[in-house]
Amino acid sequence: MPSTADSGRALSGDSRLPLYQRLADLLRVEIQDGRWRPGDRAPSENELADAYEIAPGTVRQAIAMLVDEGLLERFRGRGTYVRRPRFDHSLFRFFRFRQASGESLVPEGRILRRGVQPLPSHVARALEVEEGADGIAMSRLRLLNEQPVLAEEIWLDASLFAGFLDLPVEKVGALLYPVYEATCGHLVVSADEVLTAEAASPETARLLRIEPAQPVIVIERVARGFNGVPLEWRRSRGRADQFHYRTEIR
Amino acid sequence: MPSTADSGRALSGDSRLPLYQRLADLLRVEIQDGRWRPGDRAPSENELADAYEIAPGTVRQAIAMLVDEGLLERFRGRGTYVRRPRFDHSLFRFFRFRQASGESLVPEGRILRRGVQPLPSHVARALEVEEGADGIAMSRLRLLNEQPVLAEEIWLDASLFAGFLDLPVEKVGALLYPVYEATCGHLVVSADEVLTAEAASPETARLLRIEPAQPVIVIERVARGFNGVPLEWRRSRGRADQFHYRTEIR
DNA sequence: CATCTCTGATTCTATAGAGAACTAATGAAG
DNA sequence: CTTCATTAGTTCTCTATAGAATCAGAGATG
Repeated sequence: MPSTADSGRALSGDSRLPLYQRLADLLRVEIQDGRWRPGDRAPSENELADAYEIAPGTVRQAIAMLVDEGLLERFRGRGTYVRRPRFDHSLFRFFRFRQASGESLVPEGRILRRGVQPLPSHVARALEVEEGADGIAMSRLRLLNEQPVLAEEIWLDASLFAGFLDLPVEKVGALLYPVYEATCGHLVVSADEVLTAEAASPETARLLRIEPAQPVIVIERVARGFNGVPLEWRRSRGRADQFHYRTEIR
Repeated sequence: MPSTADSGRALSGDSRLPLYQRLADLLRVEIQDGRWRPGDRAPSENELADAYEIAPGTVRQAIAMLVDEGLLERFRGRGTYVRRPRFDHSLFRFFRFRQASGESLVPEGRILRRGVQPLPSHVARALEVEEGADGIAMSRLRLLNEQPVLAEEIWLDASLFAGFLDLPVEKVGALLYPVYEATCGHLVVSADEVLTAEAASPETARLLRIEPAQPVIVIERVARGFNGVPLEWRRSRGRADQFHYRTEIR
């Protein structure tokens, strides 16, 4: 749990910046460096106001910034908490598989292959490790009602995820990130994704049970932990005819 | 220009809601019904505070809501203005055509065909007019350095856009929405888009100068005016290998 | 055991006001 | 004509305070 801040500590940082900015910067570092962990309760507005000797309204403004950055969550009457990101909804915000609509199902995950190999150079770059370092490679199929919906290629830095190899693949459930946390203590807190499309390779077509050269959606993701450290590189491919992404402009 | 609000008018609406909510609702209606038009300057914070007899801080909170809804824009020292949406950047946030990177060019638009026909039923539904009504159909090619990058199919409600037919197609420039405003007074203020991918039809392949059955990205857009009235339906197709969409999660 | 009531903690709403920072326009000085 | 200083108007920052609304838990009541 985050400790109450020192009493009377002056806010550091560039004094040309407004107070609420400097406070937000300070709290953001607490979260991103993992001293305040997801689920933890933050000090109350009044505690922070007293600790840093600023008005409660100014504290509120700082916290508001972090709330709409998605780092904190406020509950009236209960307190302010460090937000725990939920990734099972992120990717599947995009993919709406044409099943009985409405329900947001999490597809089953089936690991087809897992082993240690040198990281391909583009993955090494994304994970910010030196070329040729060992990685854990996985091939994973995700299914909904026995129908394959996504074919995934996943790479981990072997030096960070040693414990993960001890877990038999049959024990791994539908979601990987909770497993990473349980076996290796690495918590995924953010991710970058890039979406493209391509024609299915024979291999991909076989896995997804479609004709080769049919269009597939490709999503490349780098999942990151505290401080933005890259933890996992992943490329997911799904049938384009089951994909649509809706957006609203201004 | 928006007139200064009546002096001393009490805020209507559900009195269980907070004041700043009710003020925001009221101002939002002004904008969405077109009484405050894009580019107009809104009354100053103090004017609003005086007019509705609430504290300036409360007015600020209401305006803040509308600002991050994208309806208003604040300029310190200058005032608060109704935001004018910029669509030339929206679609091309997605497509990063592999030209000399960096610059955000607006592709040239070339209208290949324009005529009056009954609206297809799915378009009529999207535009919220009765089946069988007349529409203006356009086929349009967008090019960058003489290379075709997007093939567009565009439909308008003929009863709303009569004046648009008088303008010769050669006079229409790279952007359509300013032309709509100039010829018919319809201002596009928001849009919904749905992104999918498919295999190129022979027709699309010919226009984009790619092989048939190569993957293409498809973006369907409904552009709307004040009050959410649908104005234009558009389907744009571009080569998938020149497309990527980047997003960040939490 | 279940239900209600109270209490303390917390966020939320709203007010009032002072000064800082910035902008655009005006007028003076060169 | 150009440049600089002034001024009025505007948003932004920050303080201080009071009460409302909500929540979790403790305790009383049935």
